[in-house]
Amino acid sequence: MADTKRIQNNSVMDACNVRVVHLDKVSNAKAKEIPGADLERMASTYKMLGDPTRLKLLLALSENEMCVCDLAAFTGLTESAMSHQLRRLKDLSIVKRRREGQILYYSLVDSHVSDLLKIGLEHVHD
Amino acid sequence: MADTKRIQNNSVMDACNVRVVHLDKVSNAKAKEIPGADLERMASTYKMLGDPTRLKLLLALSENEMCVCDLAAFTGLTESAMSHQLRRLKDLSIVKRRREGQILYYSLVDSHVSDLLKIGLEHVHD
DNA sequence: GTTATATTTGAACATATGTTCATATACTAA
DNA sequence: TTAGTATATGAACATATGTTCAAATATAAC
Repeated sequence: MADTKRIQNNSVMDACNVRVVHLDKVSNAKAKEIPGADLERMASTYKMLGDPTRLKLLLALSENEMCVCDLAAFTGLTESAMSHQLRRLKDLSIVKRRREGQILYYSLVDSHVSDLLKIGLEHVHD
Repeated sequence: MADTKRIQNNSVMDACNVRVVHLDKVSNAKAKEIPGADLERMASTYKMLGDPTRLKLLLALSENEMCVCDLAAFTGLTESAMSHQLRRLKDLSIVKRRREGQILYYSLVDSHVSDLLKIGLEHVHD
């Protein structure tokens, strides 16, 4: 605990002027801290579920694979806007696609997102 | 299926110019559709997990209740910024607080968010 | 009362986000 | 090849978001 200065009661002020009341709790949190890259990855997945329109399309995909124009019709988005969203989801490996002629069918890559959706649905009416 | 016009193969163009390739899939999705308000509520919860800093603070709270200034120290946010975030989380009933003297201790309201975090952590290294 | 600590609040600001529009590409059928 | 359908892409735009800063409030100690 070098470079710390007690200021009152339990409060401590460290070398870079960060106020800390419970050094034990902060240290404990730091010890269990997740690597920054993992944190970013996790956050970006949650973020994809954090938009009502995208949530709606993902809920639909958790039931059935669907093509761009059906997803657009279902959500009320333009096909262009839907395509943009699907690209982001594909870039994050949340969604995959298969081609059948002119039509691209999108579906969820794995159970990750459906698991998250399931928990969300269980708690909607809390 | 009134007000629809076949244009080629299976494609259909309805009265308000929405292109639909698989009416069955769209209808099925519509049938299982979630009320708009529920969708918004679900999305706003996920959205709270969708920011790296907020995710970090929520992961910390899932281990231990913590006060504003400790959370600020842990995440690297200013105490003001942390307070703003905690207010949003409180407004969404994700977080609650108890006072002990001058200090406010924040903690998760229920298992909803910890369940979501657990699933997220299980899939980080996919 | 005054002073110090812990937290909150509102306005301002820069950046991120979701959508639109116009255009490009990919595939199919004639 | 030409025309039609399905999807993708990039730039532009308005709105949302997260942070900062200055100032306010709440509790405690003196």
